[in-house]
Amino acid sequence: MPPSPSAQVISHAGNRTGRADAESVRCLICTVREHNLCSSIEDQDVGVLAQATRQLSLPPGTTVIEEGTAASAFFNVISGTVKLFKSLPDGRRQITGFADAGQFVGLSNSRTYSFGAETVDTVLLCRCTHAQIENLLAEYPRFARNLLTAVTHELTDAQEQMLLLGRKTAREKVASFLLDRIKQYHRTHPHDPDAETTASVPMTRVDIADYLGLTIETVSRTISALRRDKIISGTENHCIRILSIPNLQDIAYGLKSI
Amino acid sequence: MPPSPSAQVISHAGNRTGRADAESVRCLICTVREHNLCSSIEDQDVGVLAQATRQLSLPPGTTVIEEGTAASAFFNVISGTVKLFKSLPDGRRQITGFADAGQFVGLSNSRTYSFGAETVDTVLLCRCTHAQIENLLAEYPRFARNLLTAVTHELTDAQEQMLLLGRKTAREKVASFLLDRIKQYHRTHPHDPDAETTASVPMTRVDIADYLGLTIETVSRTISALRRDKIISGTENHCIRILSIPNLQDIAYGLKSI
DNA sequence: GCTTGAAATTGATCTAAATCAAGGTCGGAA
DNA sequence: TTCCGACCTTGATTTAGATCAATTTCAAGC
Repeated sequence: MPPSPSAQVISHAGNRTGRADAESVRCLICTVREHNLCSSIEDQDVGVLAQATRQLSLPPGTTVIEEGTAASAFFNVISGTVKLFKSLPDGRRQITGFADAGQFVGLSNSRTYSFGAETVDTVLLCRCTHAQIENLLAEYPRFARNLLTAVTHELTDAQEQMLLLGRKTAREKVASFLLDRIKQYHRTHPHDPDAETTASVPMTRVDIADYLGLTIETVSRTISALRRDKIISGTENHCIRILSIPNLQDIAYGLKSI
Repeated sequence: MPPSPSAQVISHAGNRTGRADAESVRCLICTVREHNLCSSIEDQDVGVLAQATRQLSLPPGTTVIEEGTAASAFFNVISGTVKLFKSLPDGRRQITGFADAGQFVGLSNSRTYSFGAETVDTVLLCRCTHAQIENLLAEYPRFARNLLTAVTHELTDAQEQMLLLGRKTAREKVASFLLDRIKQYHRTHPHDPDAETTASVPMTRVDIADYLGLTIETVSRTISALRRDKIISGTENHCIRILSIPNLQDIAYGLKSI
């Protein structure tokens, strides 16, 4: 028997007459609500969400979070891709992940963000303050439970990426990256008949290199080699077609040396 | 106003006469309770914890979790060190972290563990089934909140390790590792006057190499070089003395080329 | 259609770390 | 005490990927 949402939050949603209802629609028609944390909150309480969040549209290359600044907000990605990264004083950079539609960005333990975040393409975000997240956590046990599941999933992905960074060859790294991008395309375009063989790669070679722990030259050469080997084709429009997924999988897990 | 613990769980604790009290003492006198997730549960409810967990002592090199097997348990490390790792089909291995006293092991989203875990030295563990964790999560909002904080912290560490694996040189990797081990020693030996300059390294060179994405030869050579440069001394007893923490920090963050 | 600058590709060369190859050290068992 | 095996260290050589250095492609603006 979970506690019912506090009167405080509900009345807060009702305070601004008219506003709450108009805003609620935004959440009710949200294209990613079913696939992200917001699904923890029932339709009837969606006004709370709409009140707690603000939508913003950002052009490519916009800083969402500056590394080391005060941690105050949390973001849900509605559409587009955001890159998360950490840097060394001399400018070397490691991209720790890409957040696509339905994923979140900005959870932090310490008072400052230990990472940066920047848009890759045009991105629609839902912004929420940490204080509001704390309210949702306290009032909706399902929200807390789903956030825990989501963070645990991120941790699992991070462990897989550590295996990639520490132990895979350049060819294995690129193959693994393409498989991830196919999975992502499939998630965001479930009805596309080509979803099985399409990888969306909106990021530049610099970003891919910083994600895989390589240089842009090595990424470029490796993609060229995969094309030469007839495992992939066409890189136009930031879209790569996969000719043989089994081959790509074998390469990604070190089962094939060619 | 958090919900009070359910009668079900409390009565369960009281069911086995005598047992609950004797077991409760184990949790009340636990050396790490104040520093781990169990601190989420008040003294008066500690019987629930004692009933939910079983202690076990394991010799060095024991498998705690086998990669790919059914995920059913969760462990708190009471003393000693556990290594977590992922492997490739051909045997290449990446250690994704070391869990020392006060840390936990075994959270999983999927039905199987996506990683393995093995003791480094003699380890005392507290075992708890996932079902029991779910009970604690549902009944104690503070437990859920603290677990979220702990997993978020793990994620932050994982991101730092990705920066290390993808972008640091061998010398920077080893320096970063030693700094982490100093921090760990300080946490577990707060009253040792030498805690500031001592790093406990119970793991072998193979484990260090698999953690840093290097080979054992490179780890060995790099540690020798740091000793030659008078930045560290003495490797006897799996214990390394740091002669200059500022130098080590400069190396770890790429501020010093020597 | 042209200009321009950023992004990507390709080639030549270099180097940090891997690999190959001995020895050395140390703690426990006989 | 010495024997053994696991672990560690050090040296010589190789190599995957980095670095350096040109082109080439491509999309945006005129």
